[in-house]
Amino acid sequence: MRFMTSLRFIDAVAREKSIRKAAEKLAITSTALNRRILQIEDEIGQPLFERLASGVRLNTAGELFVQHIRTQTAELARVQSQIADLSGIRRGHVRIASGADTMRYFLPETVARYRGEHPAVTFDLVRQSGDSAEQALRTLEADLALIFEPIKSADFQTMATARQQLYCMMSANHPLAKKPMIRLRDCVGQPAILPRADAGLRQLLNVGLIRRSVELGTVIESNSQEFLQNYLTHEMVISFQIPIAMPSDLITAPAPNSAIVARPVDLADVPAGILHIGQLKGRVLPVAAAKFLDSIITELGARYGDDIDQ
Amino acid sequence: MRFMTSLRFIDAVAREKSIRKAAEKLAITSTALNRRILQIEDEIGQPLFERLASGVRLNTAGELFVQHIRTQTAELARVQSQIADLSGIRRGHVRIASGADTMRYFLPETVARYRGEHPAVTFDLVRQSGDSAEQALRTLEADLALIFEPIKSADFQTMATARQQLYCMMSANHPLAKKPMIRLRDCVGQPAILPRADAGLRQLLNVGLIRRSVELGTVIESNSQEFLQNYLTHEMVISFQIPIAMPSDLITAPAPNSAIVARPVDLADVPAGILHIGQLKGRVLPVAAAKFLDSIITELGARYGDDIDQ
DNA sequence: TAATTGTGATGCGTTTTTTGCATCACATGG
DNA sequence: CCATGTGATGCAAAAAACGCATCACAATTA
Repeated sequence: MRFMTSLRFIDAVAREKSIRKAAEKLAITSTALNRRILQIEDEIGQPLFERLASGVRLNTAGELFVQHIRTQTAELARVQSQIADLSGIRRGHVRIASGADTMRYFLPETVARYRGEHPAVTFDLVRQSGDSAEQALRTLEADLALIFEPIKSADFQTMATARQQLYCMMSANHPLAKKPMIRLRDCVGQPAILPRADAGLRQLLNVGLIRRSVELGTVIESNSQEFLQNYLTHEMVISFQIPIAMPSDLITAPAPNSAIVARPVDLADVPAGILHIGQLKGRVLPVAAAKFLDSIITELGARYGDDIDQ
Repeated sequence: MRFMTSLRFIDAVAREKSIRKAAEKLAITSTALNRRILQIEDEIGQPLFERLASGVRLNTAGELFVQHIRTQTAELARVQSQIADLSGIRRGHVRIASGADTMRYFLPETVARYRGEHPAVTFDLVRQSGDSAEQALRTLEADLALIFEPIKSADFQTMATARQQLYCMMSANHPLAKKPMIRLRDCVGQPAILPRADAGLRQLLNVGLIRRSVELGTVIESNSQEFLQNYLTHEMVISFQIPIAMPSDLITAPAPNSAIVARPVDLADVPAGILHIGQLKGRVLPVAAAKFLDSIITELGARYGDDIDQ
């Protein structure tokens, strides 16, 4: 969209806080970019940026204007998506911000199914913490966010939730693997590998540990889900996970000789956590994103049935 | 705003339903305008206009896009107004659609007072019927509308109302002028001059006339308020009016030798009509317009006190 | 304190885009 | 069947945007 160029440029400068850096990202010279900004400021009648020695920073007017740019950009995308939908084949682009939990199996499967029906829809999947996922909704960099506990912003509009019971993961020959249900007191002093403190799962677990006065022998912290899961086969340690981050059949139909097993943690010790699927409050999503949200809800319903709320 | 040019052009073509006509209004050649439209259509990926022998017409995609353009334009105006407000002096432009009733005394006085405080705010005052005033809100050609009965559109958001009792107007030496309060039966067969059927006042009066089975001797219909009022001094006829369309002191402090007098019509015969002040539902008004709305409400409160609702 | 580095602004020639004229192709109404 | 109006298009001129080189200024570094 040609007419959005200047606005896009201003947004980029606001994000980079530097004309030269933004120019590089936009693949133009800083001169050209600088001129566009001066021109817009001239048309507005007052500056949008403060000029510092280290770059630029939005002033109050700039904050207002950039907010306007972002909502208009999102609105334009929505209208384009709506127009494209008129021609029968759905087109569009869906941008999702999510924690790692859903990136392993759930989103790949759900996105693949959706793209099977609508190949002209493209996706951006950005893995980030809950806080920054909420932030991405707010700056309109993302259409949808999937966040596992907790929701902090009042701007987050929950469109669906799924209760997720905590599971204890371990090697199949770990002593605890014999129990069908894990109590936290079983885990006292057990060597454990855990996600880092910013993960919702960790916070959920901490509440239970404190309540039951249980301390784990935390040997490793990592924000890599792959590491946490694959390490279980190398050392006799326990880890924790929620169902949506496990292979679909690990709980329902575990392979008889699976190297790793999952055992539910008693809900009396750790209550089920909530996976929130939502968007920016008050926003009207593009067709493609709105329909993909439907797909997510359908998929969650098929998997977790009664544990879903809309 | 340079970056709005193409969008403004498309809006103009949509309104004129002709590229050449729109080009003339925009003071460019039809070729240049045609090219801009082709370019936007190319970027959108599909046409926005149907080409007819007699000009162009929006197709479905075009309707969607033009709606977007209009809301975007209004939003931009709002943001600009907000930014201008930062610098202390209020700037902006307020566009009002209203019937003739308020154009006589109320709006001139209210606008003048507001401009006395904020000289940098400019105004558009378009006199039009209630229906087209609502339409003007919908196409975002107007920020505020003042409509005296009835409101038809669900998109109209009433921000304030003022009850307006019907008054009978006549020459000071008219027989009915002796009565302090007029009953409709007093008017049977009286020669009367009335506003045309599309005016809210006329509809209000008609209801009372039918209810009381009274027929007036309607000698003149006109949509010119000036005519209706000035004619009273030339022939012994009655007319009807609401307070807001009269000089401020005609009721409260009539000049002893005034040529024209106003007498209230009994509320049992004709209930008070409602003057609605409102905007397009869901819209966020520019600062200047929002504050002027406050002025209107304040002014109505000062004049009609308890008859105001917000 | 002086040199260096990084920032946004600006003059000027070049490139790209936009515009206007002339004209075409087509549909409609007399 | 012609006259009139419509939007589309080739081409040259005008306007706008761009990139290079450079300036002025501030912060950091030696």
